[in-house]
Amino acid sequence: MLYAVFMSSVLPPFPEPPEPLDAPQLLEVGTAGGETEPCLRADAARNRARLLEAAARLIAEHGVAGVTMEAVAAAAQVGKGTVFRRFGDRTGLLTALLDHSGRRLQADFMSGPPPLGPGAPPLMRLRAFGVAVLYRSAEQLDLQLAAQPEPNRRFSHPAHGALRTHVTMLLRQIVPDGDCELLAQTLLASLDPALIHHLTRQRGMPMERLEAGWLDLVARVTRTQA
Amino acid sequence: MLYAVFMSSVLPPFPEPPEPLDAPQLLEVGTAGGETEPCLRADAARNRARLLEAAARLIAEHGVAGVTMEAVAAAAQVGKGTVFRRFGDRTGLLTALLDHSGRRLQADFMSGPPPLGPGAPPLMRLRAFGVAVLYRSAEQLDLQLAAQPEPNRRFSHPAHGALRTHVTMLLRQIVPDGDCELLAQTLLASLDPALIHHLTRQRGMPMERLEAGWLDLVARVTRTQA
DNA sequence: AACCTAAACGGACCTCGGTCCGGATCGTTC
DNA sequence: GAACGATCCGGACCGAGGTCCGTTTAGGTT
Repeated sequence: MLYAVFMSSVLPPFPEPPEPLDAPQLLEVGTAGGETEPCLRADAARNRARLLEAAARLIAEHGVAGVTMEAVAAAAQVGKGTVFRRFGDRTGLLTALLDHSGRRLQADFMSGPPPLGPGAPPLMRLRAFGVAVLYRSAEQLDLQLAAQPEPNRRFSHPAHGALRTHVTMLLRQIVPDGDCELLAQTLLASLDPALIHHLTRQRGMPMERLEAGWLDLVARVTRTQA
Repeated sequence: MLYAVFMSSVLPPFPEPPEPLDAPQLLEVGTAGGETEPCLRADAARNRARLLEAAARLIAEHGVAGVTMEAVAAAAQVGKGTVFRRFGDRTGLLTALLDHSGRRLQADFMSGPPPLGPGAPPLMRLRAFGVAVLYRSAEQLDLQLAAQPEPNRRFSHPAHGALRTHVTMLLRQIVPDGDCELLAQTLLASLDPALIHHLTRQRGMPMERLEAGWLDLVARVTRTQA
């Protein structure tokens, strides 16, 4: 499959893990002139796009394992240092590839239509949220797995933070008493791509079972009925 | 701290991840002569012990990060190839260091005294189990984190399998209806060392809160009272 | 005791992620 | 349009994990 991601890639993605280098990107984007959106130098932006495109192509051709930093650099006709300057490390690059769907998911549950977005009762939103995450992860499993940073940073990643905040917020509306932060972490842990991978590919559970499992789990945790 | 681990290390540990090489270890141990316990050649066993000892020393001196395969080999006055032959990879070595406490925990909940071991009601055992795992992980957090294999193998590891089986078994007694396998995975996920690390060290939650969180989670999942 | 084979050993070698810094570029300023 | 400084680029370089294969040795056999 082709991760049609790099199209939106001229604009910087997520906060994107602590830009590794000394604070670059200080110019303003010209079109509107008002936003404080950090912007890259023209050549940098061009290279960024080319790198993402190259990475996506490599994935399509050789799988995630084929995405070597040097290979990506070569495919984009760019120096290796440039890749690291732009994305920090391999995880950063892979994460940038996931950025598109990540942002869409985030937009969906923050301001999209019910049952995912606001408007539906919290419990329903929570149910829908898990299912959405589940299927999104299932689609891009390999990439999700490969993009997983070393254990330390896994949870501090901004994307994870957004999900956590959202789930916590929903939980607070459903079970005002109770340690919602902790419960949120637990719920999210049960949607961990690595776990999904294990359950589906190694233990052969069908997605329907995982989905049912999520609904059941939510019911139990919120002490509502299944 | 010193991981007093390598004392029992002349005997092979856990099933230990798929011994990487072509099936070695075919001799029988001399004392009893009856068991099918795989046994290493004398020199191999000696080197194994020396490697574990060296690794433990390195950890004590320079932290987990100081445990380089080459450093361990050098400290044990052994070739690098030997380290890999014996432990497969870095993860294998680190896992072997955890083996001692892992086995003890396993023995505790499989045949130890209540409330962890058999004899206590399942619900109580489950509660105790989580608390035990929690504190064990907290003690050896660094090592646990470093020993975490790439996402794929995390759940297929035999040690994890043992825990999973146990929790599943307890759950079946408590909530006979319900997808106990899935619930078990979820419960275990909430005890993941990486998560504990994040909650305690990065978000500053005290262990008491995690402990309370576990008890609450168990109560909710089993639909019993807190 | 000599012999023989499976197993273990060692360290050169490869790959890949990540760092560094001299030199090229962009975009601004005057 | 020329000068200038911040930013970026490139690729040599490093360290660590992991592989390979020729050599050595344990330990059973005759």
